[in-house]
Amino acid sequence: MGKILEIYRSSENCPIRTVLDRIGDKWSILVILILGEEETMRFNELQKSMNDISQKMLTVTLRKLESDGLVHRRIFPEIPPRVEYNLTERGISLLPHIHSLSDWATKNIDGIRRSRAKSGN
Amino acid sequence: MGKILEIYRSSENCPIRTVLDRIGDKWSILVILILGEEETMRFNELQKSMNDISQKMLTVTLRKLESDGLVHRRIFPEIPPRVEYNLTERGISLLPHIHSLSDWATKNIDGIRRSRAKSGN
DNA sequence: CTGAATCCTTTAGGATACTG
DNA sequence: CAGTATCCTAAAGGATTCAG
Repeated sequence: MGKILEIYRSSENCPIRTVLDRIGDKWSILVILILGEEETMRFNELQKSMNDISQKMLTVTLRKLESDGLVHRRIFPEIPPRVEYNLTERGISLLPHIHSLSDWATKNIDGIRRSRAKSGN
Repeated sequence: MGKILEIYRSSENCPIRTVLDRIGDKWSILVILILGEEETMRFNELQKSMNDISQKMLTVTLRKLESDGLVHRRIFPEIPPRVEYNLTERGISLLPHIHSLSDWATKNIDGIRRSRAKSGN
């Protein structure tokens, strides 16, 4: 077995597992993609731009992305409050990889759906 | 808002969400990476090559990957039974995208860990 | 050896109400 | 407007037992 797999096997040391544990949730990728297109968005704009995310989950998702240093949160001391979100450099550097995955998904989604249907899924 | 985002917003039509709903679980990526290195493996070999996966979850994971047409399952009619798994062409075509994501994770894991620590995570 | 079936715990996520 | 706090449900995943 290669050295690479020695790393993958340990959930605590494995970079991709450490990262995907966060990004593999229901909303993170979507938030990153949206911020990648729109540059800067307010909390409310983000929520409206996603069909069905709850306010709680948007908050949780943004906090996690922020703590990973992928998203930056800027608070304007105004009333009513105003908070703007944008990708950090690290977040931007992740973007092309998500896009390439997204392209693969778009290309293969029909085949995948056919496979699932055939198997009763 | 761009057309791309119109697609992302709908969880049912969005390819990347449809795909990541499956692949974003705890074990799928790891199985794909391992099969990408080892070509063909038996059920037991796969389980041993992962530190802590339960037998049930390995079965579930492999069934989902199979139903997505990413993994092929070959049964040898022997006693005791023998089942070999390998990536399909579709699975192989996904591999480089996961690797590029994995490379990004490896490069950024230290910074991410520092960010998390700083934020109390 | 490769599972399937069952039960149980943990976690993710949603709904609602409230606040500066 | 941008959250927090609380409660609740659903889904993921683990442990155990059994079977061909």
